[in-house]
Amino acid sequence: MNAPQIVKQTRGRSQHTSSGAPSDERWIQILDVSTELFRTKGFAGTSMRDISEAVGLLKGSLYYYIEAKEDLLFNILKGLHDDGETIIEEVQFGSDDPISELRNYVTKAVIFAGRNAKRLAIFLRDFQCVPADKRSQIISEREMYVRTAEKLIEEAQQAGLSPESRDVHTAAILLMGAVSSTHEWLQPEGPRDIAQVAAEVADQLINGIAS
Amino acid sequence: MNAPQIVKQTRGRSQHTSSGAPSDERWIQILDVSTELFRTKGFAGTSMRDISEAVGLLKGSLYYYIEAKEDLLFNILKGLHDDGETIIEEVQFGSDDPISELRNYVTKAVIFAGRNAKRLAIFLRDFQCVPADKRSQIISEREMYVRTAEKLIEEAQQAGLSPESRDVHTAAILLMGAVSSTHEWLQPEGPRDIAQVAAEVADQLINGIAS
DNA sequence: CCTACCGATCGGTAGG
DNA sequence: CCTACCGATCGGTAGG
Repeated sequence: MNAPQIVKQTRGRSQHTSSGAPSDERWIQILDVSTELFRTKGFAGTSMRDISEAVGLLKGSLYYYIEAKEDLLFNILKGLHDDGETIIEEVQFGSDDPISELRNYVTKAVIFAGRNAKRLAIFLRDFQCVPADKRSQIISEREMYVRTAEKLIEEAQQAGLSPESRDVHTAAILLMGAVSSTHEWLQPEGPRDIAQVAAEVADQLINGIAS
Repeated sequence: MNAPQIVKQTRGRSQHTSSGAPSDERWIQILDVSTELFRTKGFAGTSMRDISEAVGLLKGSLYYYIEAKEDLLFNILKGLHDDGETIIEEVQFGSDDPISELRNYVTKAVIFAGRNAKRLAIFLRDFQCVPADKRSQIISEREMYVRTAEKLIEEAQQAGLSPESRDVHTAAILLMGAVSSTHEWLQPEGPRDIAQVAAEVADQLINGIAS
């Protein structure tokens, strides 16, 4: 599978028996199957029947777990958002070596993109399918990531480690666009160690800024 | 609108009157409207009724121009492919300055991405919705672009202009991923000259490789 | 290009 | 979680 799916979301269902809610497994399975299908066929291109059959239920039974199809998408993307937030939180601003800080940040982001390739693809493709009133709970991650990069690039410029001629916003959005595009070809289970590939990627991208 | 739509595609309709086929305009309008809707709502999320109403026809009337919904997608993406092919054809291999050649290539590709942002977004999102037997006519562009970058990077390495430690394929796919991601924020009609922004983008990306 | 229509499938619900 | 069902909409067609 692809990426951890921590639960604890509202699903309008009450835990019934003792000793570990039994159908949490079902819920996780539903999310995993939905993730796989949304990635390959897109949100609009995936029917509730597609999902239910892959899970082994009847279509209507899915509504025991959700209220609407969009709930599946929301839960998948909320999980991605929550798992990714750590990366930004770990960034140290005001370091004396902002370039190293930026390199660490990019490296982590690339590894994250590789490990969460499916959910990231769904985010990039179908975020707009999340009902408008729920979108703010998945605050458009891209902007946060870009803003973080902007701050570090600014610090690098002020430290004389990056040419001030370069437009910070352009540099940052290009950088993060490159980072998120890696999900399309990174293979976390592939022959090459993902941490090593990520370091290589970060190196190339940071070189472009630091020179 | 966004990008030129040269026609001359099969559409199962015969020119009737003299002096310039009158409903070629309609056909172009249909493609333009489809491009706009496919970009914002996705191929699967756009209905034939959405398109027909935006054009000002009834749904069934669209089938005077096409045989299936997929024909619209195919024509849009075939047009993108044809328009983009020039960029690769203009690349000079075996130059004595492969880095400059790579910079020119990347600059052109970025400008193209900006000018064809809508169609590129559709390509990246819904290429897989093109019927399998027609996909080869839009030979997965990405691969051609990546291969072209690979060749130029190899030449740069052999000329001692890029460290040989760097994996060529990784460098090339990262580079082209960054290039194609620019369609999301480039504004060809915006305040800044797109050629200038493209040069800036190319500079940053090439710096990462040449260093 | 419209009229009038097709079967299939869509997301979703009531009631158990 | 199943049974049985809903109205709405889907892509597409015949015939003019």
